[in-house]
Amino acid sequence: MSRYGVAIDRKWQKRWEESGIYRFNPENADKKLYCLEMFSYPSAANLHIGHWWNFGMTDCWARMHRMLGYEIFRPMGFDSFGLPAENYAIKTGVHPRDSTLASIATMQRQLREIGAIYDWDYELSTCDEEYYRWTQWIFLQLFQRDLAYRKEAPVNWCPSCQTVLANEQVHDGACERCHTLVVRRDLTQWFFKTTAYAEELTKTLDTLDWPEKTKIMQKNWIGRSEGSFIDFPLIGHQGVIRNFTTRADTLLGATYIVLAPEHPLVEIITSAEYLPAVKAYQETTAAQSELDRLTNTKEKTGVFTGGYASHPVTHQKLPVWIADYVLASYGTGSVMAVPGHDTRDYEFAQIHNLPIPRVITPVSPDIDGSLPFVEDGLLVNSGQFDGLSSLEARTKITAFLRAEEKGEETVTYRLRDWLVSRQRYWGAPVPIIHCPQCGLVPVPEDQLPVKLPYDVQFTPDGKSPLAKSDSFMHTTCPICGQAAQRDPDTLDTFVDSSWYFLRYPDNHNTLQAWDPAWINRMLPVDRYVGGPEHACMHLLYARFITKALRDMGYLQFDEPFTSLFHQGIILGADGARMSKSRGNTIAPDGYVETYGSDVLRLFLGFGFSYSDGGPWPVDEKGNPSDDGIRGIARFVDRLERWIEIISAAPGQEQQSASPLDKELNFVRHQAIKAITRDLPLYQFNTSIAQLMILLNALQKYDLEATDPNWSLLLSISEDLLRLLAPLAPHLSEELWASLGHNSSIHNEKWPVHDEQALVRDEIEYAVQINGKVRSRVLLPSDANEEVIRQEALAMAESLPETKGKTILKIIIVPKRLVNIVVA
RNA sequence: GCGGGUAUGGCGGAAUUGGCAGACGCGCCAGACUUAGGAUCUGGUGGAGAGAUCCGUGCAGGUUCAACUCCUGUUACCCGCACCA
Repeated sequence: MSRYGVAIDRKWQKRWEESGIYRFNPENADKKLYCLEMFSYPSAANLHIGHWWNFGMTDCWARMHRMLGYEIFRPMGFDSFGLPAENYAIKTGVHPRDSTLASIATMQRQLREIGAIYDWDYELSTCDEEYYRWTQWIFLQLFQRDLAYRKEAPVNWCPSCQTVLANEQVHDGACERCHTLVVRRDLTQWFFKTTAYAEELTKTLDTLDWPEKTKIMQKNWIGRSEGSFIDFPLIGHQGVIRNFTTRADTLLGATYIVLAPEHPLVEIITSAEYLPAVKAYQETTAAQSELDRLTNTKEKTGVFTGGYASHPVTHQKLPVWIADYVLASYGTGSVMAVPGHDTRDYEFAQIHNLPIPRVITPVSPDIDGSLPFVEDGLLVNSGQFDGLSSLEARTKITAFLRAEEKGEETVTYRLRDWLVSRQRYWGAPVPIIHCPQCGLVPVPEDQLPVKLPYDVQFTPDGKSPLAKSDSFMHTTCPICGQAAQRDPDTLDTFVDSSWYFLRYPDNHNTLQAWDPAWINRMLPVDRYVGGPEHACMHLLYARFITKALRDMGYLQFDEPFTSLFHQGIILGADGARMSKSRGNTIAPDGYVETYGSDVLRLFLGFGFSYSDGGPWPVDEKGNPSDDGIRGIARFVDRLERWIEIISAAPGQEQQSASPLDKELNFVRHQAIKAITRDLPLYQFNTSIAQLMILLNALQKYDLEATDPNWSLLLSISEDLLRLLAPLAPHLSEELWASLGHNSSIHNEKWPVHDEQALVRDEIEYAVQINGKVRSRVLLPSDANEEVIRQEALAMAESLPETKGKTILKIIIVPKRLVNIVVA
C-alpha cells in the first residue's frame, strides 16, 4: 500500500471520471437532490482556499447524501461576464473573452482536483452565446409584460467604473466593487420592476428554510411599511400634495409641508419671489454626492417655495418648503412635517423658526416637553380626535380622510426597481432596437442572441463601448424595416446570475431556455450554499425573476431556493479578509501537493466551524501555521497503519462478544449516530472528531490478547471508512481497495446505527449534593427510580456533605444524575 | 440611530438544547524508542493550592434542586441598513 498523497488523489480522480460514477441519472429524478453552491467568477488566479472551503465542504455534504440514496444533481458553472475581465483587459490589452476563457479552463482543471462529484455535462458559462441568448430572451419576456422598462431617473454613477449601479450595489455611498464614491446623475436607463413583487417577496420569505438573519435583512431591504396617503390641497393652484405617513395620528400637528427638491410640484408652486432661491437649492442638491447626503450630522437645510397648501382637517394655510432630507424616491417624495413628533421635522423647524405644536401626549406624562415625543400616546389639541390612542387615531383619521376623499390607507416599500443597464462592454447586450418610427422594438426571438461583438474599443469613457461599434449599432427595424439603432448598453451581471440555476438541468437545450416539464421536476434547488453578502442582491433578484417567470407560466414553483446555508469566511492569518493586496492569502495548492487534497479537506472541516469560518491558524510569530494540518496528516497516517493491520489480519469468524468487543461496538454505533446527525448540519468538526474517537478506540484494542475479534475489527473498520468517505473521498477509496474491495466505496450505503448496541448494562450516575458532584455510582441501566433513589441515598450517607443535614428533595434525571438537596 | 449576531482553556473549537463545562485536535509538559528528532509511541494538561478543597463560559443581577444554555441590565467586537416620513 502506498502512502496517501496527491498521486492517489489523481489516480482516483482519473478512474472516477472514466467510470462516470458521479454522473447524474435523469431517470432517477424522483430521488433528486439539487445541491448548489453560488457559482464563481473565473479569475486568472489559482483557486484560493475560499473555493476549497465552499466547494470542498459542500461536496462532503453532497457525497453523504449520495450514500443515503439521493440522486445528486450537483452542477458547476461560471459567472463569466463582468467588470474584472474588462478592467484586466484595459490594463493588459488581453481581450476579456480570451482571458475569461483561459481562466475558465484553469479553474475547471483545479475544480476537478478538489475531487468533487460535479457532473460537468451540466456546466454553463454566462458569457457563452448559448447562455446569454436566453438571458436576453428573459429580458424580452419581462419587457413584453412591462416588467422591464426604460425611464429617466436620478441614478447612481460610479466615476471609476464609468457605469450606473443598482441601488443594491451601492454600499455606504460607494461602489460595491471598487469602493469609489458614487455620484447622482439623471439618466435614461433600463429597470426591472422588482417593486411589482415587493409584497410577495416579503410575504413568502416566511416559508423559506433560510437563515433568519438573511430573511430579516431582505425584509428590511424591501422595507414594507403600512401607513396612509394624505392629500393637502394646493392653495392658488389646481391639485394636491400627496404625502405618505405612518403617523396619521399626528396629522393635527402638521405645520408645514416639505417636498424633495426633485419633486415635480416644485415648479408649479414656487412663487416668482422665491424662484431664485429654490433653483439655487435644487442645483446644490443635484451636485451633492451620495456621501454628502449621507452625512446626517449636518444641519437640516431647505428653502421656502412661496407656495402653500391647505390642511385637510383644519384648512389652515401651511407653507411648502423643499429640503434634501426628504427623499424623492421614497413614499410620495414629500412629507407632512410634524415637528412636535418627528425628530427630523423638529430639527428643521427649530432652524427655520416654524411652530412646534404638540398633539400627542405620553400615556405616563413625565417626558421633557422641549423635545419631540416620537412614541405613540394619546391625542391632544386634535379637535374631534382628542383622547384617542395613537393606534385608534391612525385608523379613525384615515377613515375620516377617506370619506372626504383626501386620503386612504396604503402600503409603501423601500425597495426600488432594479437598474439593469450598464455602460460597459463585457456583458449581455440589451436586446432592444431603437427605431425612429416605431420606438423601442424588441429583437425578434429567432434573431437572438444579439451577439456581443469581439472587436470593440472598450476603454470606459462614460459612454457604452458598444455605441462606438458601427457594425453593432446599425441595424434595421424588425417592424418597419427602416434603419435603426441597437441599444448600446449591456445587462448587469446580476441578471445573468438571476436565472442560471434554471438553466443547469437543461443546459444543452437549443430550442428554449428550458423544458418546463423537466425543470419543474428538477427545481427548486433543494440546498443552496453561499455567502451572506448576497442577501439583498443575487438572492433577491433570483427570487424576483423566478416569480415573474412563474406568472408568465414558465415555472410552477414560487421560490428558487427552498433551503439556504451560509458558510463562514476563512480569513488570513492576520484576521483580515484574504486579498492579494494585503498579501495574506493562503494558497491550497502547496498543501495539496504536500499532504493530498483529503488532508486539506479534513483540516478545513475540522479546524473551523463551517458557519463561522475564522482566521487561519498562526504560530507564535504570527505566521500561518501548518500544525493543524500536520495533526490531520497524523490522523490519516494512523488510519493507514491501522487498515494495513486489518488487511493483513487472519479472516476467521469469531462468535464471542467480550465486554471489550461490546465497548468497541458501542463506540462504532455512537459514531454512526453522531455523524449521521452532524454531517447534514455542516458540522464537519464534530463529525471528524467522531472518526478520530473511533480510530482511537480501535487502536486501543489489545491485539496481543488471546483471540482478537478480527471479524468485528474488520467490520468496524469498514464502517469507519464508509463514514470517512464523504470527507476524504480519495483516501477512503484507496483504503477500501486495500481491503480487497473491487467496487467503489462511494457506492456503499451509508451505515445505520444499531440502537441496541448503544444500550449499556450499567450507567454511571453522578451523585450531586446541592448541585455539586460529590460522588458517582454505577447502576444497572434498567434501574427504576426507586432503586436509583435508594442507591444514591446509600452513597450519599457516607459523604461529609450530608452529615447532620436534613434531606429536602431528591431529583433524579434518568441515565444521568441524582441531585440530593440538603439543608 | 435602527436591525441581527458573537463572546467558553495558551489556540481552533465541543457540550445530546436546563442536567457531570472544556469532546476532538493543536500547542505545551513528562517519559519510551533513538547517534539524533521538527519522526513515532505512552501518559499528563482550565486556573489557584502541598492538600482536602475553592474558583471558573465577557461583566452585574435574577429565576431554578440545577444555568455556557432561560430572564433583566451592561460592555466589547463583527455584519447589514442608515434623514425611509
